[in-house]
Amino acid sequence: MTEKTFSIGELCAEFDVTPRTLRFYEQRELLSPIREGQKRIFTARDRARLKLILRGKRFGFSLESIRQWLELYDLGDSQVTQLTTWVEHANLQMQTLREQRDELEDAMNELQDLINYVERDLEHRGAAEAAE
Amino acid sequence: MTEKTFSIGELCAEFDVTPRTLRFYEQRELLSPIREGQKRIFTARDRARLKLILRGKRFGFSLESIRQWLELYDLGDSQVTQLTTWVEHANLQMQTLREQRDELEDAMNELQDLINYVERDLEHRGAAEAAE
DNA sequence: ATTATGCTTGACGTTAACGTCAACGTCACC
DNA sequence: GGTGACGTTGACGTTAACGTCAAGCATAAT
Repeated sequence: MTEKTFSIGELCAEFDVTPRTLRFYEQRELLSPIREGQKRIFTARDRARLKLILRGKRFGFSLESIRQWLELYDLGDSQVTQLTTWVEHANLQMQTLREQRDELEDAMNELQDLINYVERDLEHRGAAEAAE
Repeated sequence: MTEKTFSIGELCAEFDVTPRTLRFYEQRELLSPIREGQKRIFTARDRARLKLILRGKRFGFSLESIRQWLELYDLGDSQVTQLTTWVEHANLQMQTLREQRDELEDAMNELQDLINYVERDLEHRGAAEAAE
């Protein structure tokens, strides 16, 4: 099963980023494309990682912290000890995500309360207008 | 009811930011402290906005986009028309937050699946060890 | 053979969000 | 009346995350 690969241009088109960006991610060791001659060949793994990178960015994470939790996604044929510490790291990351989600929901609740308040106010004004 | 006010140092201490940061936020019109002589006096409103700013930053929003959705939080004695467009903007913001939360939950689910998989693997290995 | 297309490596520029430093004001306190 | 503590305004420095050339290679089409 020869895995599907991608040129830099293909990935750029698919994810709407520039070549400069992918080369930058490579330099920062977030991606590791193979070389064919001097051209970069991106594997399915690179593609999967790129997805994670871009999502991480949308969460407001730095490239460096993204790089670290990318490591979680390629555990090789590890020993039990390593897998155990892996689980610990993964749980820490889960906690980070959980906190951010909770904060988001707090923000959503506050804003929704405000919206509800204003909408009730609008209804009230509407009623007052209708009574004139 | 004389509202509580804060010096720049007080706010810095409370939220663990530097004076430079607060002056920068003022310049970008995220905060608008009063002047007493040449000193800045921050009001309760400034403090509340600072909270929102820092939370927005943790979500990965830019100062500029934070500035815009801060406007949602001080609706004065507006007309009905303005309140109506306010509600529209607020709902857009809600949608943005919702999307980010959903993406976060996707990420959490993926990672949790991975964790579960590894933990089952660990259990299995444990069982194999015990059988030796 | 040359034109176009896609890719490469430098190297320097840019933007956001501050940090850092210098020079100064001002008030309280010893 | 000096000496801190706290505040001020510039002005320049810094870091992350790219953007933007410039110059060149490789291959495919005209």
